[in-house]
Amino acid sequence: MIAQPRRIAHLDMDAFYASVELLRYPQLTGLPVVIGGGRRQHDDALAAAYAGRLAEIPPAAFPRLKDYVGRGVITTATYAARQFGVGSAMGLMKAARLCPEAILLPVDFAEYRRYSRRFKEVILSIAPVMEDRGVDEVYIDFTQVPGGQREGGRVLARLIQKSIHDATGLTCSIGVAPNKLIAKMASEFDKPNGISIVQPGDLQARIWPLACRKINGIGPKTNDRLQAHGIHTIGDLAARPRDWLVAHFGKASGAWLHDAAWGRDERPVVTESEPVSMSRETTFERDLHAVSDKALLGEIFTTLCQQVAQDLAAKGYKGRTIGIKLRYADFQTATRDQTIDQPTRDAATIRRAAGQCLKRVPLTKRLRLLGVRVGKLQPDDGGAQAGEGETEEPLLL
DNA sequence: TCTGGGGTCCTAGGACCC
DNA sequence: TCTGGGGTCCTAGGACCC
Repeated sequence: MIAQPRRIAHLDMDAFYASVELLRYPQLTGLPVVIGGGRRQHDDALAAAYAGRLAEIPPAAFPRLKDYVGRGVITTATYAARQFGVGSAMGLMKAARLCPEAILLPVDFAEYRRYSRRFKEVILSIAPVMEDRGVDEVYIDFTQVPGGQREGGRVLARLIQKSIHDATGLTCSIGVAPNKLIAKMASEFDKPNGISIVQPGDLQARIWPLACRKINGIGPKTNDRLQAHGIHTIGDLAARPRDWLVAHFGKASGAWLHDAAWGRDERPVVTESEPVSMSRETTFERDLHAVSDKALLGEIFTTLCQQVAQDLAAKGYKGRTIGIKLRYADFQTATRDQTIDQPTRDAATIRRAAGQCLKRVPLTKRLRLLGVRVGKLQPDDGGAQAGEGETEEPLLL
């Protein structure tokens, strides 16, 4: 049997959250819509008034971005909204100035997760080697799939695209390439609803002209450092000797940058993985102070511990490292953690350890966020947890 | 007008052990 | 009295991603 060349696909759902919302509210198709922020009274009132007839809500009745007050960011914007310059991770208040009339819908993760499961089931029924990369993205190994090599993967990509659309009404974009790194870039070449095939020989013509930032793993910081050296495109990066990159970016990072620029990536498509940590965090509606808002902070803290405990129980894990995260009003972040002897998933035990962590961090500045994390996870056998059932400790805050 | 929430991985120093 | 290397675990921060 002849070894097949590796063919890896990256599939990215198009404007996923927004597209799922448009299935519920088809009357908003073509309008600027952004998804972000939490559910508010207005949203609930509207949904209640039109229960079971969501598609009949007149577009004019939807809340607008300009009416939003509070903290939050855009998670997704429809293509019509992107025309106004608004996009993912932008603050809602800033977006409101760019496109005040855009419709603002609250994030409904439960619904997106349902669609996520559905499109992934479709993929798995066609190509079984799939790596989950979040709600709206996967890598798929086409190499051994019957027909996976035809037209460089285009035939199989088309089949998957059509099958997902038939099952969900949603569109996606797919890139197929010799490895994950290039496939990830390729899936962006023809968005939305596109397919891009990249062959090994296409590196110079199709990859090198791209900005370094397009490489998955090069973020704003590394990009700035590269720019400072006059490296703007992936071609610029490829032109630097490996030794030079190692000298300026360190042994591991330098070598990785060089490999990435030359399109080298041997990472396998990983079908299963164990979680490393679970956490819950919340940004307050207003900045809180450890002294004057002590009671409120204590309540929030306890709730976060309970939520993490619930998450651990639901997924069947326990963990040994308990940590907190806080973000001050000036956006500075501090973390503290503590490793305990016995792994736990018990809310009171988590609360106690996290409370100890809180004592080790300065609490003079106002806070905007508090988080609780449990790490060093291991599968939970289901037995009783350390501390479980004991009476709750008095609030430490 | 500031900037969500849930993650992973890497680095680097110190403790501690052999 | 001076001086070794590993190796592993823990902790804090930071970069990055979806």
